[in-house]
Amino acid sequence: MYTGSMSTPERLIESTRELLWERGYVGTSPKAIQQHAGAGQGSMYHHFAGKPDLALAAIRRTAEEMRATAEAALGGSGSAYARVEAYLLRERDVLRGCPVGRLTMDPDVIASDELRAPVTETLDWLRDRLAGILEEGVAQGEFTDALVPREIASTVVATVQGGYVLARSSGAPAAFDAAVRGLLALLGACAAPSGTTRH
Amino acid sequence: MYTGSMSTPERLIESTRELLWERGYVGTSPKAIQQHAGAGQGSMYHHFAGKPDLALAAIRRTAEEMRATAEAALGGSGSAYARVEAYLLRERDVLRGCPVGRLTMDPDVIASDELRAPVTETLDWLRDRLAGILEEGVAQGEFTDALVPREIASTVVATVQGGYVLARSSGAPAAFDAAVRGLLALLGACAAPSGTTRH
DNA sequence: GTCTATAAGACGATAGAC
DNA sequence: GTCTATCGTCTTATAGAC
Repeated sequence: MYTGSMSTPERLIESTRELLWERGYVGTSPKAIQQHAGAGQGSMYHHFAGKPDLALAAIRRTAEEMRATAEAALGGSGSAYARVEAYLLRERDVLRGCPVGRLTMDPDVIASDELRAPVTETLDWLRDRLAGILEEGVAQGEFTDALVPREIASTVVATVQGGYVLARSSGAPAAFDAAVRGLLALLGACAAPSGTTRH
Repeated sequence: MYTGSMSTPERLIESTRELLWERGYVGTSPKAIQQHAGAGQGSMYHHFAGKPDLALAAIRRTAEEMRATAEAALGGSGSAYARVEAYLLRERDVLRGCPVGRLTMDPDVIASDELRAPVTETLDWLRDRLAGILEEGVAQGEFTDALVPREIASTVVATVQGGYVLARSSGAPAAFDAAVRGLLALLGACAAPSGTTRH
């Protein structure tokens, strides 16, 4: 599957990332990884201690990538609403689900402190990042101060994660979009009463 | 594990339900089911055609149960907001996740039209049920008619499903509660401007 | 670094005795 | 209806040659 110029460890990590995304940890075997990476067994066990070790490298990279992608949308210069909107409406491979969030449904990942850590850190970071932005929005009078930024941030992250569930259940990205539109409508209605800010 | 008065098929189905909830379809083996049910292999294959057949029976029952539980909260007699609130705040085994929603992350379930059908039907039913309630709320002036009931309903279901993800990621139910409180705050702020309805 | 060989056990199912 | 035996394959490695 990978025949390019990547090194063997690199191909193994990238293959693991894809298989973890598609089939989860329990559903991904070392053999499948090796075949996807075009590497032999000896090769894999030379570079990595085993399945958990390789998975950890893959999960860490996926988590890092997700933070970077989110930051690209959240770090803009518009209003708080605009930045949250940019995050919610950014392009997504909706039917594949969230490569980080889906790991929370993997019993072996949740059971391992090491494997779970990157997942926890990433979702915590995302919620905190959103909370900070929403707090700015409240401070600048963009939203009513009846809003608790940290709670709304949790709602935003949850809606995205749950949107993936709805999309995969129905087999169509539209279900994700509907949930996001609903959330944006609710957020829009929370503009401070005296708000002069235009979304 | 089950030594009570249940029949063998019954014990097999209940065991499958629990294991499916905990480990998903891919992570649940016939052997594990048999041991949990206290039944031999021959016994299992006598009553069910195989793993998919048994899983289908288990998933159907779980889906049915989830609809009944949701209806118990949604079918109340209060305002639309109160009924949605009752649904959101109902007791949940948060850290175990949603026994129906989690199946959407199972590649083998999604790949099978038969196994996926109960999942799709249940989440669709839930969204439609919520949409109907929200529509009543809008019609009675409880919510501003800027709300699109079907979209808000999607947001509600997504927040719950995503709330499970956040809770399992952090290892604590509090993350679920935060997302729900955020959503209720947003919904509360959407009371129609002329609204006399008290939540 | 990569390969093949080997291993002990799990997986999903079938066969046939009781 | 339930049991044990067996099957071919996959899983997650380890060993050792090249």
